[in-house]
Amino acid sequence: MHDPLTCPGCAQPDLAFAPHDHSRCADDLLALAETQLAEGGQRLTPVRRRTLQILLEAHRAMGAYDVLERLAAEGFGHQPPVAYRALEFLEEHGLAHRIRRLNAFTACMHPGELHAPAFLICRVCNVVAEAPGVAVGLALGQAAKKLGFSVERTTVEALGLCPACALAEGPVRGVA
Amino acid sequence: MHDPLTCPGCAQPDLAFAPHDHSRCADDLLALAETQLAEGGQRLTPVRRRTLQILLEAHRAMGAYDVLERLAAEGFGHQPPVAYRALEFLEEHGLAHRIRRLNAFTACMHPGELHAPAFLICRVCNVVAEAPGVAVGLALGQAAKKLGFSVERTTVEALGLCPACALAEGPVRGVA
DNA sequence: TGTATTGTGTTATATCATAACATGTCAAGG
DNA sequence: CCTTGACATGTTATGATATAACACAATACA
Repeated sequence: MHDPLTCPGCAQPDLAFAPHDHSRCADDLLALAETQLAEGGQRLTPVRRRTLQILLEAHRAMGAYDVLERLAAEGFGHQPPVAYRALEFLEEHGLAHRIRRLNAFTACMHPGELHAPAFLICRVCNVVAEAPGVAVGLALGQAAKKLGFSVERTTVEALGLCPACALAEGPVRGVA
Repeated sequence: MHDPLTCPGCAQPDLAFAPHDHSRCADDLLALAETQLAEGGQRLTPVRRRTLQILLEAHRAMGAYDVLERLAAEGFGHQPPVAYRALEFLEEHGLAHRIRRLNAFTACMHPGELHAPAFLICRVCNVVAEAPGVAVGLALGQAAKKLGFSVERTTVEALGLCPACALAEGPVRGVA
């Protein structure tokens, strides 16, 4: 068990914002990533592996420079491209996502599954949850089709209040 | 009439990517903005007005620094906050949108209407069209609700190929 | 007219991202 | 084995985007 505020977006949507044990998430997903890449003839090199691990362990969105700092502290390169390249590689292969509203990156919680990721970002605690976005992706694809536009990648992000912060903030109406 | 590549996103979705006369778009929308703000007790000051006009005239997504350059050339301030403040004001009041994938801003093509904007961005010509995003917004809201998350603002962007570029690129299979 | 609020402009700096190039690693073919 | 080519890593340097903090001006309104 752990602090729900620092652990959003685990594979089970129902638990995304709820407290749960995710000690296994990182290990499982790392192994899965390795398998998946190997099948595609891609290499999960040390920097890439460690970068993914960092994202998985942090279990929240991290800026490229935050990741870089950790990489550097562990003997990898100290310059931005080191982090950006690893993060971009992970993103291209569906192992991580970029959260544009936060200029940040987060590990993908269910790689391999074909998915149009949709993110829920709490404006108070900054926690990011990956919501099932199939319906959203479909709706977007249809709207695009009507205009003759063919969709290749999507960015779907919602800013709002997570359950925990809604509880903490909502009742503060009459501060009295 | 004008070049469709430089004129996406007009109010009529069907024409978003098609050639059409939009000389009136800017004037109409500017007037509409003024009315709307006045009703809300907000002021469309010179910088803000000119900023909106610039976006409307450009009729494409512009970076804050591009807008700033134009503002500066016309006697307004020369520093980034000048542009960012105006752009943020417009965004807050639904008169402009931020395109996160491009780090750019674009005028809203149908302000006032309650809408969860969805943008279609052509990866070749960078044209941005504002697609009707109600269905998308609904789908997103529902997915969020299941997780107890309340949505306040959304970012929905699709990267892909616009009709014109699809034509130009698709057939280039056998370059021969 | 005085006073509070909002808006504009400035300086300075923070934050995010990429171009260009040198070096290193590794596997496949000679 | 050793060359060669592709890919990966690391560096320097710079570019691009964005905001904090403060001074002053305009406006609204008591």
